[in-house]
Amino acid sequence: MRKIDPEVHAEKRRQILDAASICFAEKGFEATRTADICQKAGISSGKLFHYFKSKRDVFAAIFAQGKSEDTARLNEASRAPTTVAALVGFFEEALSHQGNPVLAGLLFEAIAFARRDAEFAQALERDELHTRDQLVALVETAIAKGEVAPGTDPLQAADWLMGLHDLTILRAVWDRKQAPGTDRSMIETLVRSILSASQRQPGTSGENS
Amino acid sequence: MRKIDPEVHAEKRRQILDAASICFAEKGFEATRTADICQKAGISSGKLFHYFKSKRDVFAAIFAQGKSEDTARLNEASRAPTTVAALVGFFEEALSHQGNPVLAGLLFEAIAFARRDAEFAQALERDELHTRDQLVALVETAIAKGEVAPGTDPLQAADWLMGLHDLTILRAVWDRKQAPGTDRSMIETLVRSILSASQRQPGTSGENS
DNA sequence: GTCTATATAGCGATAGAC
DNA sequence: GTCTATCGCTATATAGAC
Repeated sequence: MRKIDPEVHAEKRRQILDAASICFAEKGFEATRTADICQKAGISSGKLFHYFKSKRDVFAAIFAQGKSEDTARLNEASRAPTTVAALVGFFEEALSHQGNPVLAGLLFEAIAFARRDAEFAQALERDELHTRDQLVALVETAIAKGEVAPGTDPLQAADWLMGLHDLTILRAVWDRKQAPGTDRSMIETLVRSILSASQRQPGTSGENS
Repeated sequence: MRKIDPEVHAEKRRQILDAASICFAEKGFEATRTADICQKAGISSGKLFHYFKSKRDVFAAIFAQGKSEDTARLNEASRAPTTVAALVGFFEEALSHQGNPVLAGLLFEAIAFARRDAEFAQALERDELHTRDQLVALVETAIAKGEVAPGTDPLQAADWLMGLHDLTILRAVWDRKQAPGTDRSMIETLVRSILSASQRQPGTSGENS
């Protein structure tokens, strides 16, 4: 005989967010109508605006539910015996996300939305910087272990590794033409190339902020 | 005493498209108001709809004005003495586009729009396939010249090279964190890595489609 | 707490004067 | 050919019944 079960409330919220995720991933923020979300969630308009104060609020809530699994996976990698191999594994994992159109679509639309909403952009960037810092730490570990050359610039390596990560996931959004068979070995080659090419160069500006 | 100068007409069209390009690149298709375009172009609403039948029409016209300069640049590359070096040069050129927010933004919004408009998506894909075919031909030339290994799969290499190209331009859209000093050498390393890693593998499925 | 009905506002596109 | 005024529509968000 409880008054308002907080679990029921959270569950309902999640249910709405799941429906909204699919809509936003497919059609983007502005093209998605709140009516679309309500229909997919099987609720009425009034209910949606009871749980969320605006459409923007729904969108933001999808991404606010915390740290992505990337964080956990990269933490695992930091404890692996061979750091570089664990790093390669992390990127190969990203390949499997390619098959998930909702996840890839959401990531794309998040970037699109961030271009128009400064507050959201800031939150997104905070997450990205966190991931980058984890990568920097991993590269430093690999250097300490002697797995990669001592002159490697961890920041530059991390930047390009993040680029590779984005590319791997996002290409699924606008292009399905990748040969799936040989991708894993290509990913491994590229990860290792980025690591070995990120040399701190004495003449050039290896350090900038 | 000419009736309607076709050049004046074309010039006016271009003027509208230039203004529209900036708006679309900044805010995307749906968030851009026709009023925004009119204001930026210094015209009235009636005029816009005299030259274009709809907002979608304006957007499509921006990209319909033909083959990108990429086509011409890749054609040049096919006549260069060292094919691989020319290829590297093509990708280094893409780095300079990074500084052009309108170009990068337009490319991003084109992809976003293509996700919702099948006809536009088809046109965009046609252009992409053309670029990819050019890259395939270049890789084949390089193989014939003995610049890259004979067992290289031109299609796989071209796919990943296009990915690198997209990444180079699009990262400017959501991320400004790349270390500019050492990018050129990184690009070269990655181009060469992709070429050498695209080996037709006997066991795995090197050919699909 | 939930749903139905609707207020409000802003957009794309047009009609018609000049 | 161009501009002004405005129509018709659709979408978000709310108010009030149950």
